[in-house]
Amino acid sequence: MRLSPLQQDFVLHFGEMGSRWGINRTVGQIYALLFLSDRPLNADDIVDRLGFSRSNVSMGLKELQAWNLVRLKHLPDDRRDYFSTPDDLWEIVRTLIDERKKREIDPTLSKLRELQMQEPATPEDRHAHARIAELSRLIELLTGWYSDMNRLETDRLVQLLALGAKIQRLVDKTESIVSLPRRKKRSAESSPTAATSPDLKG
Amino acid sequence: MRLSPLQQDFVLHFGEMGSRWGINRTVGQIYALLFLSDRPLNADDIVDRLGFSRSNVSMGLKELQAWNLVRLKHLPDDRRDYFSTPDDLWEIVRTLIDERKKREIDPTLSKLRELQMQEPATPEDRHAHARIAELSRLIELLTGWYSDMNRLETDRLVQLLALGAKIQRLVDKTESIVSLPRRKKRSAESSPTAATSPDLKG
DNA sequence: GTGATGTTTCAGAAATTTCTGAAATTCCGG
DNA sequence: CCGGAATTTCAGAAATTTCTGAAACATCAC
Repeated sequence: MRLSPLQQDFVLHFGEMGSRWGINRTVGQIYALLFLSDRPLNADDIVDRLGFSRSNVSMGLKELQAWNLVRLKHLPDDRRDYFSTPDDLWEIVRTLIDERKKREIDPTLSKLRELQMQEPATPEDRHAHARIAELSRLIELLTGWYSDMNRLETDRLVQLLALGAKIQRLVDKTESIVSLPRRKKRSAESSPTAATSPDLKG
Repeated sequence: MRLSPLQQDFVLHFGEMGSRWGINRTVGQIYALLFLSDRPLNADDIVDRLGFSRSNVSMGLKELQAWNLVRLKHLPDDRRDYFSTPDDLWEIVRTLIDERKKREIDPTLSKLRELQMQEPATPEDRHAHARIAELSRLIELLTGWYSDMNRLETDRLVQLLALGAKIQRLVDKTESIVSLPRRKKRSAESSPTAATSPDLKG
């Protein structure tokens, strides 16, 4: 690996973390390299710098493309494929979350919906059925909120994030003015998504 | 596997998804079983229902405990360990996010901070250094927001989630009334993503 | 067409992770 | 102490994933 200590350290870390992030070491390192690079790199550049086999790099790039995490570019008078990561980090965060949601949440949500079609037979099943329904509702609330947030422009998003919990005060204040109905503490039984509004659906 | 079709389907799905969630199939299935169960189960119950080896179940339970995802219980006149998942799904979501953050984000954040100590030598390194700093700031914003949200009571949290993007309107309104200082971006301080970049081609 | 250049596929090798059975350990009541 | 029930550990087997080199494929300039 022929990289500056800074880059090498970063690249190796991303490799290590790769497995926790659901990608493999190679892919993590390739991504890290592209992320730091100040210009697009082609497959052979990557082979040179990381020392993987050509085919492994090819596979890795393919996987990164499947994740929408890299951009394919072409330079004039050069027909090799060059790759880069978006300059805008927020774009990266958005794709990352989108793709993870797609792979890790959506399949489960549809499975849960499917399972709710089954009528529970035994008392044990009745409990399981209720549990599944509750989980399903919860995930719907979360993904609905996410898709809502995802529609905001980045500036607005940053604004909200920076507010943090202070946002709560705004809600309270507005509540006291407009007097929105405020639910009582007894929330254990009532479904956590009782207040879902129509446009929240995914 | 001796389970009702409903439970079996759910358990198998969680097993499949396990790998995407960074746990293995066994662990996923054990968790799913406990999640659906209307009473705590001991290791042998799990062996009976899922057909894994005793030691595998033991390992799986240990991992689930490391993730804080199961509760250890004891029944009177029985010294076996019984396990269950919290009744409150929000508690589950919170631990899930906490633990994933701990494993997937925190180590990277400290690595990034560490790397920022290094002074960049080459021009290439200068770019890498800037990129790392930017990433670091972004993650700090996100984790800061998260820890803020995490402090809210569940009721409040649900309230905010249900509001979704409508929250933005509140912010705008309050801004226009109270005239909160809306920052102009002139220093590097203003926003971690202030570095607006030229549009990227497809 | 041909040759030069670049990319992808794929079967098997290498590495890693998961799973098991047997042995070791812990815990408890006498 | 002992006996026995419950749990954990651990070395190796089994399964899965990752990685490689060689061959196949694609595209372009001539």
